[in-house]
Amino acid sequence: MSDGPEWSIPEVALAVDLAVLTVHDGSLQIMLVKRGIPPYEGVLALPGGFLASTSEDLDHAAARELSEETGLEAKALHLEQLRTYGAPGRDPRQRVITVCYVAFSPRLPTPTAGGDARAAVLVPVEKALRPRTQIAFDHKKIIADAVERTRSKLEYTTLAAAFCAPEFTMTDLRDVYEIVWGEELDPRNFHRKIIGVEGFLVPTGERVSRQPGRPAALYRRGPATVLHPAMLRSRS
Amino acid sequence: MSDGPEWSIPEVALAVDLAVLTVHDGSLQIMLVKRGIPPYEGVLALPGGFLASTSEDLDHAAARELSEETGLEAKALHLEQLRTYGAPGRDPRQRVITVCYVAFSPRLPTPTAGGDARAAVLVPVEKALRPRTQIAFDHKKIIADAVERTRSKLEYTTLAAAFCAPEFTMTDLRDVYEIVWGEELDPRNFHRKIIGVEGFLVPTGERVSRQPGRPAALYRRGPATVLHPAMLRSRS
DNA sequence: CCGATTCTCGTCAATAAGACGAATATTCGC
DNA sequence: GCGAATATTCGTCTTATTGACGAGAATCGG
Repeated sequence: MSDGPEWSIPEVALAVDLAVLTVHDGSLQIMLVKRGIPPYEGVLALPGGFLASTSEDLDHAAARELSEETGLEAKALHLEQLRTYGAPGRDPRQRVITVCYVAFSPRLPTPTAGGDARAAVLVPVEKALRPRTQIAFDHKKIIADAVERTRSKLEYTTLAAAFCAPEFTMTDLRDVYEIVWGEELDPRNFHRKIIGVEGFLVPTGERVSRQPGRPAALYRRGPATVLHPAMLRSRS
Repeated sequence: MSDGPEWSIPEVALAVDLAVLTVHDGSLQIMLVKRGIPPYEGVLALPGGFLASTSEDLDHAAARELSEETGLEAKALHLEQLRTYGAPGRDPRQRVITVCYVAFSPRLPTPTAGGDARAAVLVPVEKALRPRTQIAFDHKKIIADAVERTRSKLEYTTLAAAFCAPEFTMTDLRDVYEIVWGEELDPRNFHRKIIGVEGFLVPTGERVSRQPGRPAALYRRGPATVLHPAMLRSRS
């Protein structure tokens, strides 16, 4: 941090945007809101907003926007910073720098809660990223970055469990991998691999049978956060 | 990005800071500058500074500060965003949000170039991170994050070559891994592994002998950017 | 020329991944 | 109920990758 004379420091508007991802209906989906005012009125955008005051903490602003715009609670969700986007002209009104966060959620409850949440919708990322789909500002690029971060984190962390309900089966977990990666995994090898990672899953001792077929054991998230060794996507 | 009324948007000062890392004298070192004015006058800090104008691009500001404060050229160096730090109170003067970048450099030429570069020094990160060492603002935390990012990127990218001169030997490359990870690697297994990664190294056909012992083949960086499969640190 | 040094190639065992057979335990259709 | 279908879980075999290390090749210093 250098020593520019303070009277000349340019100030900019600072926003936080949220990429809230969930696995639903067989696809990775992202929460978007339909904008109510120009610019991009009526166009889908990431939920987010400006700092509430000059003294608001970034993480706090992200948690606040999450709750205001989607009705979700940040405590339950694990927000992490993605990166900061600040190209001049990305907002036609004025210079806006936006610090983006990603969050990973199990089945999102239908967003009914207060604030702007009325306009929140879940959109499959595959659809959001299509060239024909209109997304406000540079948010399509942000979505792409968030998705790539997610795919990559599945490889070397236990993030996948964050997409599952508190208790889940091995197949629930495998579904997350298959859907996020868009790649089929052998159920038997997957089972062996995951069981072998100490601290990833804690068996509850119970079983459920939700489909025809042998009932599956239920697990909870364990304390592990990294996968060792990593579970790599097939290189192609 | 939401739709707050524009007359109420708080504006903040935006800075970019740089974590320029290099491998030198058997340790991972970071470029720091001694601050010339309060706060933290005389204390070591990351090079960086405020946006030059409301319309300056973030990446441009990082490249400009790099050249101004250290005399290095951004073109040659590969700057990448680390993350953004914005806790209220991190700068005692006013609210400052800083977007941090990391850069990786082969042997840094002694910083003699213009601007504030006179005060630039290389400090081993091990020393910079010691509890007793005074570092301005929250820059010690930023340094720690930059180091961890670097260690981690060695695992699954070809980043290590960025710390080497344009032509380097297998041992030069192994030294980078050993120094950054603080861990010894078997030269024979390392050689086999690296040679097996297609596109990592391109042999020049030449050899050098800089020590007693069999002369080593010289390589240049190849087109590969990811390591497949990854080279994992020993879990411990 | 000789020993020390370092780079490179090669071997062998241990570990992990990929492909798949098969037993188990349920639901579904009849 | 009863067999067919389906999903979970355990186990086996083959192949690739890692870790540990032996040994030859090619230099330097004396």
